[in-house]
Amino acid sequence: MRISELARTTGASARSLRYYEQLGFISPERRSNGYRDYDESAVATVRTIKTLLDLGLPSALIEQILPCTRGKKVEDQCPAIVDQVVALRDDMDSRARDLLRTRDALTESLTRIGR
DNA sequence: GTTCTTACA
DNA sequence: TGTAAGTA
Repeated sequence: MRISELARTTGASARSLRYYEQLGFISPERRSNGYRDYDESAVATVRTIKTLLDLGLPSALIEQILPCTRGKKVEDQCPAIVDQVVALRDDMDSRARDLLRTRDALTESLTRIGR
């Protein structure tokens, strides 16, 4: 299928689809006229990409996860992925604490000037 | 008319 | 990411 159709069925813009290709997430064939030609599997792949991106996973990690999404459980095919997700979660925790600390310091300062 | 690449906001 | 420009 052409890019507009894949865009319609996945909800991703044609712009994003080309970007995903740049990142190496998808590799569509090319028609004689130069148009990209996506196979049915691209639909599922793009949906996975969108989901992972929404979850905030870095593209570098998504790149490693995609090849493991063929079967059912990613953790069965690529155990190493789990460790990276745990690391990501812990990092999020760390950043959240820092943000909270900064927010409290800000509130403290603001309180002193009556705001 | 649709898509492509490149580039700018 | 969206959009504009100039093509094929």
